[in-house]
This record gives sequence, structure tokens and C-alpha cells, in this order.
Amino acid sequence: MRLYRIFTAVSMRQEVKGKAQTRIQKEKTATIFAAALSIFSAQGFRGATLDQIALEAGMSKPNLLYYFESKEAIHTALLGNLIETWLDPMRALNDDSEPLESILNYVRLKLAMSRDYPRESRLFANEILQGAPRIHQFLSNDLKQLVDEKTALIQRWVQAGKIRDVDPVHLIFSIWSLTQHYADFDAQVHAVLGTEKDPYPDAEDYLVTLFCRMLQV
Amino acid sequence: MRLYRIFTAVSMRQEVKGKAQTRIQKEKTATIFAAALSIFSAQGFRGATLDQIALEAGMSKPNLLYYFESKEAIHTALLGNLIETWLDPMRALNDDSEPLESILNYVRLKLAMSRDYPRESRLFANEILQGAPRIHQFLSNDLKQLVDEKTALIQRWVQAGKIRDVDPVHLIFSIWSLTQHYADFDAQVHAVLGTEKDPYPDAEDYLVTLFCRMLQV
DNA sequence: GTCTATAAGGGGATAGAC
DNA sequence: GTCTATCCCCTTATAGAC
Repeated sequence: MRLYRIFTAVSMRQEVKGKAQTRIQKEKTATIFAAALSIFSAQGFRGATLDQIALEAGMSKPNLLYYFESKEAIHTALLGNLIETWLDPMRALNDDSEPLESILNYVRLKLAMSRDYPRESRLFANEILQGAPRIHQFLSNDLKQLVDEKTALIQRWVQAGKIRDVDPVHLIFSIWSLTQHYADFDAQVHAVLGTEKDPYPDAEDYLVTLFCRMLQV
Repeated sequence: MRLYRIFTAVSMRQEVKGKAQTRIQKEKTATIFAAALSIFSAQGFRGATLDQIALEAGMSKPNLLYYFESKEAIHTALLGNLIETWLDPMRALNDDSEPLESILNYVRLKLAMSRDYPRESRLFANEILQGAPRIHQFLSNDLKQLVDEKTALIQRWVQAGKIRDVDPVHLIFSIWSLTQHYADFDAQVHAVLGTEKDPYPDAEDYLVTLFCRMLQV
């Protein structure tokens, strides 16, 4: 799954000047995004420093600021990069397969996101936990609209007797919380299970069982 | 439910000097804890400033530092205050009532914690999300031990045929994630449901249904 | 494009009067 | 015990040489 779209942030200096990016510039910005993702996801926006990001990216601090106007601009661009991709797995909820299988598929996909992209999950978790100051519009518009669509779909499945009666929006909340937990609260999961234990195989079994028993008619 | 124990933090100046607290001192420290809880839970440790806490507490910044040695000391004492109380609801998992009822009771209690003490939940969430640097010992010792006890209990329930077969530790993780979600990701929940909607009644119905279908023999 | 040096401001903590 | 004033470090961002 591709997590980075080719992206044109208004906050990137080249874009402000209206010029297209060279190959070198694309590589540098990609390096900066990767470093920023690591630092911001681990420390939060305020906790992260440009020194840390510069070190992680293997460049000097003024060099970072040659490519981006400000710390805030890096963070905003990073979130903007990931936001649409973050919605993608939810599009697996559709009528292409049987309702229960579609839901289980979404659960598996979302759990795989936590396993394979824990930093992205924690970046969003940090942001939402602190009141979502930078992505409030996204949540109230794009996300809400997508949830409205999918709850309507789930409601139709219930009415058609394809799955058991269930509150659709809380079903969606439960899928989010159960799957993201393994990325966001990784420190706690590993404190309880031991650092060497991989929780994901058991987690998948548990969640599949959970939603089968919850929804199977 | 009482969330604050009478507490003696090593980081409080009076305690360092070995003196008992006067009534005034207790009130002041309680005021500081309340203010610090609001600020730290909303902004994280690095995001919070002593200026904000002082403003919230209605006192001057040097006055804060008359009662506590440092910003770090306030934060540590606050976490220490809450940590034991945070484990309490889990003790509702016991043999005093029927297994399923005991689990449902724990779920309801934990959900009520999210509803009534969302700042406390977000304080811990901030801490764990950033790798639990200050409560790692607590998680690996106290929490792990309690989880081990309770998973053994759940295992016995399964073997006795009182509840359906289930992975006990992931059952516990799921209860944590599902209930804390409503406090920690409050911003997202309200962006999807609308700011005026109270999610808790529906959440309780959903979760009770979920665990009944999951566990009832 | 990248660097060193540095300006500018925020924020934790202290000094010392009252 | 509480305040004003202040210190000083950390961090963001810029200046200007190369």
C-alpha cells in the first residue's frame, strides 16, 4: 500500500514560487517527511524539535528551512500527505463482497495499517488527542461524510438481514479503536505482553472472532 | 468514585523538608493538580507551559514553583496520584458475581471513567502514546501483574464453560480501547456525531451488546 | 543549496523585596 | 507565602558567506 501521494504543499518554498520540483528536491522533501514522521509521531508537535528532525534527516536545521517555511509547515504538509490515504481502507466497506466478509476485510486492513504504519497512526492519535486543532475541518467534513455513507450502507445490511442488528456508527468507532490500539498504545501492549511478543497474529484472531460473533446472523 | 488519594509526593517541597502539610498547603496543591491535569491532558507534557498552569490555577508562576520543584515534578506527582486509582475498576473483575455480569460491569465502569474523567484518560493516553517514558515501570510491574491475575481468572471462566472461548489478554485490551476511545478521541467522535450529541448512552448499549454476543454461552 | 553564526522570543527556574 | 524582575537555556528562524 502506497502511503505517500505525490504531493504539492502550499507551504513548500518551491511551490510558493510556482516552480516544479526537481528530482533532487523530491528526494530531499521525501527524506524530510520521513524524518518528520518519526519525530512528530513519537513526540507530538510541541515535543518535536527541528534539531531532532534535522538529525534524523541527516541535514542541517537551516537546510530543513530551505525546503519548508517553518516547523508548522512541515507538520501540516505531513498530515496533508497522509490524510486521504488514511481514509482508503474504509472504502473496503462496500457491496463488492458479502457484508460480513466486507467488514472483516476492513478490520484486517485496518489492523495491518497499525502493524505496518504505526507512526502514521500515532501522528493522527497525537493530533486528535490534543483536540485535532489542525485537522478539525478534515474530521468534520471528509471523515464525517465518509462515515455517513458507510453507516447508511451498514444500516441497509441490517435491514436486509445480512448482519445482526447493530449501531452502525459505534460499530465503526469500535473498529477504529480496536485496531489502532495496537499501534497507539504499543508501549502498554508490550509492557503487558513482553517486548519480544508480536501481538498482531493473536489480535487478528481475536478481532475476527469478535466481529463474527457480533454480526453473524 | 474518588480519584485523588491523599498523596505525598517526594517532589513536593514541604515533603522534602519532612514537614506535614497544613490545610492551606493541601488546598493549594489540590488547586495546582487540578490545573495541571487540565493543561497536561490537553497539551501533553512538552506542550504544556507553566504559564498556562499558573493562569488556570489562579496563581503566579513562581508561586507554583514554591510548591513544586519543577514542571516535571508537578507532572510526575500528578501521574503518581492517579496511577493506583486508574487500576481500581479492573478489580471489578472478580468472582463476586457471574462471569459475564462481572465483565459487563467492568465495561460499564470503564466507560463511566471515560465519561466522568476524560482528562485523566487523556493524560495517560498522552503518556503512553509517547512511549510511556515516565510510567514504564508501572506498566511493566503493577499493570502487568494485575493483567496476569485477571487473564488467569478469565481463563478459568472459559474452562468452566461460564463464557465462550476467548483470548483473555486481548479481551482486556479490547475493553480498554473501546471504552477509552470515547475520552481520548473525543474530538473525532464529536466531529462525526456532531458536537451536541452525547455518545455515551448509545456507546454503553453497543458495548454491552458486543460483549454479550462475544461471550455468552 | 548548504553551511556557520546569530538574532529573537519563549519558557523554566531563581533572586530578592515585601 | 507571594510578588516583580530577571537570568539563561532552548528552540525557531534568518543573515550572509561559500
